[in-house]
Amino acid sequence: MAGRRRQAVTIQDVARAAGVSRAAVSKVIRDAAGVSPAMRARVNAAIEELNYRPSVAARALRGASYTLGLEVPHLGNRFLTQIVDGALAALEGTRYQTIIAPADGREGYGAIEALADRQVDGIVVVSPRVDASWLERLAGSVPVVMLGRHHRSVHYDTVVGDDLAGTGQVMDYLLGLGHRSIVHLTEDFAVTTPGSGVPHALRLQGYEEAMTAAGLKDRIRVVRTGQTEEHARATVDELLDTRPWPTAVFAGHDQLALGALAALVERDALGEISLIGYDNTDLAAHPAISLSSVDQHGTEMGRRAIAMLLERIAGRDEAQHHVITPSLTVRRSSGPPPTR
Amino acid sequence: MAGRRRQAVTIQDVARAAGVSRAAVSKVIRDAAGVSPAMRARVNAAIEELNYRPSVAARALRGASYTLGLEVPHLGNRFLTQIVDGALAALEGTRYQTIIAPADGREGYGAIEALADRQVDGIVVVSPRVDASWLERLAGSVPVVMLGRHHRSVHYDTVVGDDLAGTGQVMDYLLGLGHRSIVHLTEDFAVTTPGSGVPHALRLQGYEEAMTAAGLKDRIRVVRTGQTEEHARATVDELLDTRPWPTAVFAGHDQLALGALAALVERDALGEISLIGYDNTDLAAHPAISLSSVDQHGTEMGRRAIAMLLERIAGRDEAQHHVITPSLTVRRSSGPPPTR
DNA sequence: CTGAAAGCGCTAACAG
DNA sequence: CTGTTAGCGCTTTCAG
Repeated sequence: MAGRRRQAVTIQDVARAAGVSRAAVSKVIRDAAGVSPAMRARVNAAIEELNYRPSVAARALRGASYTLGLEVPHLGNRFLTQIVDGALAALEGTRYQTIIAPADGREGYGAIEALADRQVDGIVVVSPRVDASWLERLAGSVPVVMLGRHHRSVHYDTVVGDDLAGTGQVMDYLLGLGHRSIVHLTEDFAVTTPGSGVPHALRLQGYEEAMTAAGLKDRIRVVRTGQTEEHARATVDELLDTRPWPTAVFAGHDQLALGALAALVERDALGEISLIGYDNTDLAAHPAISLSSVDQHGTEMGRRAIAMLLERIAGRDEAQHHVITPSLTVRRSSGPPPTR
Repeated sequence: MAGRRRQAVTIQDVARAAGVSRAAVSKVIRDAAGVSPAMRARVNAAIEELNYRPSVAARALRGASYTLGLEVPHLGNRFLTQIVDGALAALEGTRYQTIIAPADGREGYGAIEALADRQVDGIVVVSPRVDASWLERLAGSVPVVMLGRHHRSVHYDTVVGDDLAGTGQVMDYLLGLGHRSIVHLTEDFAVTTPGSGVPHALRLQGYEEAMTAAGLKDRIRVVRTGQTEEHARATVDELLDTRPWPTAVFAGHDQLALGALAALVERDALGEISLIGYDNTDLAAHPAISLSSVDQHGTEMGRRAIAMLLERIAGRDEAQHHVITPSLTVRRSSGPPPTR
C-alpha cells in the first residue's frame, strides 16, 4: 500500500547505457580503484544522462549508509540550534549526511531506535534522559557519541561542558558582587540526581558547593520546576509571593531563565533580582532580554561530536571524552544586589 | 571502512529460533493475514527473546520504509518548531517515523535529495527557495507536500497560510489606528518576486494593495534586508538614522521583527513606532518582547501536511491544496501612532 | 582492467 | 495455514 512509483533508474540501467557491467558502475560511483579513465568517463556520462542516484537502502544493506543520525529532544530547545549548526558544519565536504530524529515522548529511545533501524553509520545522542547501560548496549552495535553526559562509558564517546566550572563562574561572579541570597532554579529530580552525570545534577552540585564554601550553607535554596518556560514562569511567580526575595536567581538553563525573566518583568522585580541562565542561547543577547548566561559553546560541541563519530567510523576503538570549558557572558539581567 | 559491527539478529535467526519459516515471521511482524495464533505467539516470543528489530533498509528495498522526511531550512527558525510539533503529533499512533533533514546551503535541494535517496515514503518540503518545476519532477516519484507555497501543482499537495488575509488584518489594524507611515520590512527579491507564490511575495503584495486602497500609494515604503535577526537589526537601525520616522513597521516574519525590535529598543523608539511581526513564534508572547504578530497556526500546518502525505501514500492521486486562515495577535509592541 | 556471481535482510507471490 | 522461491539495488570477491 505504500511506496510504489519508484521510477527508479538503477545501477543496471546505467550499466546498460554505458555498455559495461554493474560492477564497473559501482566502482565508479564509489571511486574505487581499477577503472580505466575511458570507462569512468563513459559511466559518468551515463549517470549524468540518466540522472541516476544510488539507493541508500540497497547500499546500507551491504555496507555503509553514509548517514549520521542526530537524536534530539524537543526542537523548541534553542541550545540545539547551536549543536546542529556545529554538526552540519563538521559534515561539510564529507560524503555523510545527517538526519535528525526528534525524541518522541519524554525520552529518546524511540527516536534512537528509529535511527539504528535505519542503519545509520553513527548516532549522536543529545537527550539527557536515556539510560546509560541501555546506551552502552546500543554502542556495541553502532558508534555512538553522547552529548552532555559526564558519565564515562567505555563503549561510547562523550562531549560535555565543564558544568562545575561554568557554575563556579556564575557563583564567583554573584558572590563577588555581594549576593548572599541566591536561589538555584532547576528541573525535577529525574534530571538532577547526584551521580547521574546529567549536567543539571552537576550544576546543582556546584551551586551547593559554592554556597557552602562561602559559608552560606543554610541559605541554599533549590527550587524545582518543569522543563518549559511556562513552568518556570509560574514557579518563580509563586516564589515572589513571599518575602524576603532572593537577590539572585541562577537558572539551570536559558529556557528556565526566560520563564523566570517573564515573572520578574511582570512583577517589575528585575531591578532587585539578578538573573543568570545557562546555554547563552541566541535570545539571551537580544537587547529586550539581555540575559547573563553561561556559554557552553554548543557549536563546538556539535562539531566535536561529529568529528569523534567520524573517527569511530574510521576505526578508532577506545572511548574518548571531550570536555569543553564554558564561559560566562554578563549582560544587563545581573548586577550587584540592591543596597538598602 | 564503515558500518561493521552489525551484531544483526535477522529475520532468519528469529525463524530458526521459533522453528518456522522466514515468511511466517515476516507475516507476523507485518500483521499480515494467514498466521495461526499459536505460531504468532511462538514468533513473538522469539522476537522478544532475541530482541529482533527489522532492518528498515532491507524493507525499503522491497516495499515501504515507513519513514516520512521533513526537509526544513535553518533550525534557528522558530516557526519550524510549530510545524514539527504538529507533524509529530499527527504521526502518533501510526507506524511511520519522521526524520528531519536540515537544508544544507541556501536551498534545500541537497537535503531533499538525501531524503529521496533514503527511500522515504513521502516528503514534506518547507524551504521556500526550491524551484517549482524541480519539485514537480520529484513529486513524480515520491509523494510530496509543500508547505507555504501558493503555487498550485498538479503533482504535489500544498498547505499554505492565507497571506493576503493575514496581511490584510495587519494593515486594517494599523490603518484603523491611524497609522499612515507604514514601512514593510522584508527579505531580498529572491523570495519576494511577484508571482513566485512565496508567502513573502504575497505579504508584500498585500501591503502594497492595502496602502494603495487607503490612498497612501506614495507612502509605500519597502525595506529589504537579509534573513537573519542581525541583518534586520542593522537595517532598521540605519532606517532610523533619517527623520521623519515611520510610525509603524510591519515585518515579514518574527525573526525580522525581533531584529527590528532590537534596533527600536536601543534607540528607545518603541514608544513612537509600532511593530508587527508574522508567525507568532513562542517568543512574541514573552513579556519582555510582547510582539504583535500574525499567527499562522504552524502546528495545524504541520499536522495537515502529514495527514495529506499519509493520504497520498494510501493512494490518493489528485493534488489537494489546503489554505489556513491566520489571525493577528495584538500585544504591546503596537498601538496608535504618537499624537503630535 | 573488466565482468560474472553470490549474497545483504526482507517481502510477496505461489504451492503445498 | 505454512513454507519455498524469487528477487529489490547494490557491493564484493573472484575469475578471466
